[in-house]
Amino acid sequence: MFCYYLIMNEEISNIRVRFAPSPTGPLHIGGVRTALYNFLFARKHKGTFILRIEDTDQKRFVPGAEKYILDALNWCGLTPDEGPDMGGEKGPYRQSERKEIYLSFAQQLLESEHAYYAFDTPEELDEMRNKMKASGVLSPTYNSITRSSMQNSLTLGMDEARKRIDSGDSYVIRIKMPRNQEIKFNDKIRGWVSVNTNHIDDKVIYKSDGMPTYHLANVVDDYLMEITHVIRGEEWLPSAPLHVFLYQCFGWSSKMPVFSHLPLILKPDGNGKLSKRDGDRLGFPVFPLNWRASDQNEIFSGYKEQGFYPEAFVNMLAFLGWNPGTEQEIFSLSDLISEFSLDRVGKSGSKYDYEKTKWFNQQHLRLKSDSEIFETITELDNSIVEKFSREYILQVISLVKERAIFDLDILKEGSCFLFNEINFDDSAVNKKWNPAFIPHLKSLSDKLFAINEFAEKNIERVFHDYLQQHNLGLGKIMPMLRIATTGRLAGPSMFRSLEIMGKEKMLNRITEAIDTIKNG
RNA sequence: GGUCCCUUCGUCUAAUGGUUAGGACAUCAGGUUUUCAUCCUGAAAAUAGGGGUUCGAUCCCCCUAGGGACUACCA
Repeated sequence: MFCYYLIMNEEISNIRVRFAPSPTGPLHIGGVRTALYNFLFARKHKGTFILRIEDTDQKRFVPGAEKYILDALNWCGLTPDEGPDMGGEKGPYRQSERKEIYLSFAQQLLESEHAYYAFDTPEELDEMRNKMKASGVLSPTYNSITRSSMQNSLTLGMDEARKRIDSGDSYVIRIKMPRNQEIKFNDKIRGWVSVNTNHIDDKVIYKSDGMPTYHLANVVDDYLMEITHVIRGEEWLPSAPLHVFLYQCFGWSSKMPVFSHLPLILKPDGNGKLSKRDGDRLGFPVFPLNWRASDQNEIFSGYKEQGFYPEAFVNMLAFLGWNPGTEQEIFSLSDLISEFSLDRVGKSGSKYDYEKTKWFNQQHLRLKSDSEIFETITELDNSIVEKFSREYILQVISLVKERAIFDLDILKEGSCFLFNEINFDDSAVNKKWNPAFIPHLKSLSDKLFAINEFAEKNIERVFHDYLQQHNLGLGKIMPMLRIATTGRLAGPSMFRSLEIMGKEKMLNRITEAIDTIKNG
């Protein structure tokens, strides 16, 4: 009985998903969302979340990109179960380290006549395409028609092809797409998708540099790594039929993963896929973490450095294309895990909304306790703990919390409490500082200073009594009191502010304000 | 151009044949507040168009329009 219970409890499903970025640059929010959905799906079903680095294109390799990917994933809390750094049974997890594997699979396709050698140079390919365009073909491709007039093992014969290979000619291996065949697959998000092979070209699956292309590597690795569900961006939808065909060629149809093609994240203005440059153009980050390209000084800003909480960032991302079907919008990562379902992922692209992202951060900030915020703001500025007690800082946090979207706002909004020097805001002074009322401000401050128990309620009472006695309007003296004690015209409750700051500081600041503003 | 995918308020979306088409962000108005912010209340705001199927279509089918992705020895 005990054993049975244990087994039930530790049972893990065999669901395996992978996030497969290529290290050609920093991961942008679309990529992070893909990783998130994979992660959520894996966790929800007690499956395995795998990171696989698709670095088959050596020309586009960017140093630091892989580390960035892992750092970004970790910051979001999306740590892979298997991957290049954490290992796993189905490794290695970098395609460049799996190089030898692919050739034998390409050869398998050659032997079954699903693929062939091709010797056409890039120049010859260009020429072919140009010629065809000139003769009215709108989208020339290397396909079942054109391959018969190109240099390949189909036209040359296998013996001749081998000779050329042996003599050192460079070659690629292309898939031999059959004529007029429907390829269908059932996408979890889109339903049945069907394409005729006449519209698919003879894609290169093995490059002349000895590396596979994405298509081959991806299918082979998904098979070898026993991936059960492929969750990726919609940009892969057009090549999915090729991948399905590859499974068929290998005889792996029964092991074919379930495909889910995610809708794209679109630019907030106009249309099109959100891209690298949109962020700085429109004033928001498109990357999770700051990224500096090694060859240039340009820095692309990241959500982390802008002060976003990873949980808010992840919450926002989850809602770009998915919703729980209830009216709840604020979710922690573990809430998302229990609620997530591919069935509730939409089909259409979503425009990114930075305002709503900030709102998510504000909501998550409010969920945090004052002492959690204490931890983060003292990380931001350690000097405050040297100057003030924890108790005092906690009071300031609770006072200004509702005014903040980011942790940094707490520091800004609370600056008059947390830093000894205050700056008098010029426009506030110009607007409301009336020297004629300085005598009143002075005697009011004496009255306030004389309060025994310097607490909000008492301060308020004394303040109002003073106004009444001298027949003064609130609008005359209150703004001056606020400017003198906080430097600004806007802020949280005046009386509570004074209580927290204490009567000594209040008096000093009023005196100082009267001096400096008069003289300034 | 071709292939494939998509189409509900400005934006993210709910409602899978019967709802006054719901919520959130943003916007606007009122209230609370010394102020700004918060908060509360309210307003404005959508089924792309046209045909079917049906007693009844946001929902199913077709066409049109619009948008997007892909169209490399890139992923």
